[in-house]
Amino acid sequence: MALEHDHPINPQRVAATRRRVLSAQDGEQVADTLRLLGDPVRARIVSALREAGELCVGDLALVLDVSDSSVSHALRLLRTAGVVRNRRDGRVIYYRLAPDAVAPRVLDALTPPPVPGERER
Amino acid sequence: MALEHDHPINPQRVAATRRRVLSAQDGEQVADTLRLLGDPVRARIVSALREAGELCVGDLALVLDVSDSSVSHALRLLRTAGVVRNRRDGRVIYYRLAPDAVAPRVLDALTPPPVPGERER
DNA sequence: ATACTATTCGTACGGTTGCAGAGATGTCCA
DNA sequence: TGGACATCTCTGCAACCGTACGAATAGTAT
Repeated sequence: MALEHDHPINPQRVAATRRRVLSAQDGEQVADTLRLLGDPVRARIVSALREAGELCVGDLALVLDVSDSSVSHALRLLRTAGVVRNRRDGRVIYYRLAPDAVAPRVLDALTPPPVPGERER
Repeated sequence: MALEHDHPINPQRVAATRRRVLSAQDGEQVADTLRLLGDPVRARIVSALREAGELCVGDLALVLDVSDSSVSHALRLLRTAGVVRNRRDGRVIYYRLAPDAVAPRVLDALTPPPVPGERER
């Protein structure tokens, strides 16, 4: 029951990977972003804004067939995270994707490994 | 208190977007994948496997500086979702990324809009 | 028997959503 | 103009549910 052993099976691979792996801190940030988009409503809001350019809360709710409240809650999180921006036009508030909605680092974390020939070291 | 109104502010934009937006069903799938990777341990496991090629549970725990239990829990989810695969070598089980770890559709959902000139319609 | 990993169980935590009410803005009409 | 009313959106609250993680136990191979 070595639930907490301390000597690697492959020491050099561990050491090499340790240096290049996403740090705990960066891992948090990447995970935060992915978790934010890991909700059907929020993911579909991003999709809708990508297609429409900009939409107001009520129309987003109609497009997605969910409640205004749910959309509003979701938009607040997206706005706080800088994924979307808004502009007011009378009593209507239009939302659009921020230019750099998803940080490149996040996409890097999802794309396949560099080259299927080089490995450790 | 129109928390559930029924006529769009921009009917044609709503109709057009409705047709192209991520469906509720696809939205679920995309969100599932993103939520799966939206955890620091799991995101860093993917990162580590991307760098190292393959690693066993214990070494992954050392690389990430988390408990074996946590890694094992995380790997089960990743394995079930088809993100990683494993091979047994004696009593050690090595994990590696699946070829199509992250579905292209998921990446599409994150990449910026097509062209910053065309909009609706 | 030992080493490595998987599973089960319990628990604590956080997140999503609906509801109700408040804020903000525009419209209408005397 | 002023003031009521309608429309759109936001927020706080609470309930419900899922999920992550540790501990203990079981499985698998040498």
